[in-house]
Amino acid sequence: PRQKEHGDWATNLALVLAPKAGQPPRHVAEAIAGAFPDVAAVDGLDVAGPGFINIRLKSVWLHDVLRAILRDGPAYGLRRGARGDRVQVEFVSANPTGPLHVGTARNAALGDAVASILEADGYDVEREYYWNDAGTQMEAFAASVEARYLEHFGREAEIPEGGYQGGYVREIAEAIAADLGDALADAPAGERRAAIAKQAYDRTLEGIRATLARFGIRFDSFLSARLFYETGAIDDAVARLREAGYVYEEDGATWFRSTAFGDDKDRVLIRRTGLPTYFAEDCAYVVHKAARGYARMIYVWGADHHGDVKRVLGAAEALGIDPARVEILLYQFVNLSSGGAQSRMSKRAGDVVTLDELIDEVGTDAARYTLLARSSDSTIDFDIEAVTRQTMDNPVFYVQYAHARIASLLRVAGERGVELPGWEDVELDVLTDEAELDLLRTLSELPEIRELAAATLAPHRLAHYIEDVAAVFHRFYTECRVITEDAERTHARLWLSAAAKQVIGTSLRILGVSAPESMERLEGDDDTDAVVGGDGRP
RNA sequence: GCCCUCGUAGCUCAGUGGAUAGAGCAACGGUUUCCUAAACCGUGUGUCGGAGGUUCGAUUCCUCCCGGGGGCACCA
Repeated sequence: PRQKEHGDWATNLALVLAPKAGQPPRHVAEAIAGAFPDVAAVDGLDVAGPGFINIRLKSVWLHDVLRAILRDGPAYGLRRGARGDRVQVEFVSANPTGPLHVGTARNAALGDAVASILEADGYDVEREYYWNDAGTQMEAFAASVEARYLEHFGREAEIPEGGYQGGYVREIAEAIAADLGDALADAPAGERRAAIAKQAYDRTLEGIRATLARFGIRFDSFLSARLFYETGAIDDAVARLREAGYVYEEDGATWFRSTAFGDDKDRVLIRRTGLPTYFAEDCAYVVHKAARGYARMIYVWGADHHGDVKRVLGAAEALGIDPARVEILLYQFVNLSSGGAQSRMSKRAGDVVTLDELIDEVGTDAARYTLLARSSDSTIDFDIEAVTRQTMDNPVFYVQYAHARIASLLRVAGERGVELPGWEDVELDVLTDEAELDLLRTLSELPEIRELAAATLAPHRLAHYIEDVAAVFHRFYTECRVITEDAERTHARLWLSAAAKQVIGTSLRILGVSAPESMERLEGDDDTDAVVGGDGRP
């Protein structure tokens, strides 16, 4: 027999007796006793099908689970202390050439949730944003803003080939014009470009930081790519690769032999022009990360970067860094449409749906939850209008409502003067209804879910799990009246509810979604103006 | 052409070497003297894209094919 994958808190064990399926129940029971000598107490046992047996463990196990949740609170299910390793999660890292858009929203939500899950798993996590502010894209951006600035003052100017056409470029230019006037319009070209580049850069950074704050994301560090140029780190990295024997010169450029690591072709490190490529920055960056001593270095990349994986892992190995320390989490794109019309997500092309606009439409909670509720391997394909229209159908509200409902329940108990003994002293044997046991069983799955989510860097596991918890709680709430004349039962059910609140609340916070203490009732049938209480977000 | 990823209910998506493959939305019906009805209960549909293979057992692993998305720069 094999035990289905379950942790110590397992309450339903499914046994598979494959080779000899037709054994009589008595024989099966003996087999179980032999296989699980530690499991002395078995509430029920039935033969579910050929070779399959369900065992229900004594509810006393479930009571231990409840007590563990109440004792450990948010930490329940964590491997505290077992893993003190430092982990860096590098995410967002969008070029400061415009506002964050919906594609980077997925990166932001995913990276932050993964970081939180690992924190919850006992790691020492640092969140980093890499500003790629040294490349040709920045120059093109500056040139574009400059052109709009000149246009504003009636000068002849055109956005260069490959420049940025988005409306926000004009907004930035207008803002610069409003603050500085036309002083730069007649300045020498080089001076003007430098001044405008700095202005445009600073304003974009400020905007991105503001958007991230609105989205509930805080980074521990922002690292500028300029650092690598100023310290010679890129040259050092190339030199180390050369020493290792993976560098050669061809066609006037300097190449990394990434084919030695399974890449399709070798990659240029230093261009014919003498300028390093972005990949060379990557090499310097991975050295920088490794030198800071992270046990795990996690990159969060969009699917368009999947082709870069082998070269970066190869470079790490060539640089003497164990590639097992480097993990690259890829996520598929978010395809946006609005009323059926596709929206493009290229900053250069313009026509962008920004993260700020998304937050305006659906709010941070719904946006983050929606972006996290699906596997990162799966393309998210939604119509903005539909998401807005279905806001009240979003599972995030279902889960938040369960949390608010429990909070309300506990408040009412307090108002009615219910005197609650400590959870250690509560008589839990009164929890015997199927709805109560269901809730206990579901709550007991938390450690397993967290472990799985952490091991696979998959926040959506947690999202689906708390939908289950919410559903089971709602059923329990409907079927079992909590506050009654029966003091013993009231106490047990209140503590059970408190545990459910703990599990939901902690999980929501890991996902970066607020866990409201109250949600206002909906007025009438209008589904467009609902108000979420607690954090007061519309 | 090569590489990555997805294809599961009308729609949006979970699941994954084991049991009768699940949830939300959408449809229809029911539930509130009572702790928040944003809730609960009931009614159902699946060639798990297709074909082979491995296995006692495949939706899950392998191969091929078809279809969607993304890559294959001296861009980032």
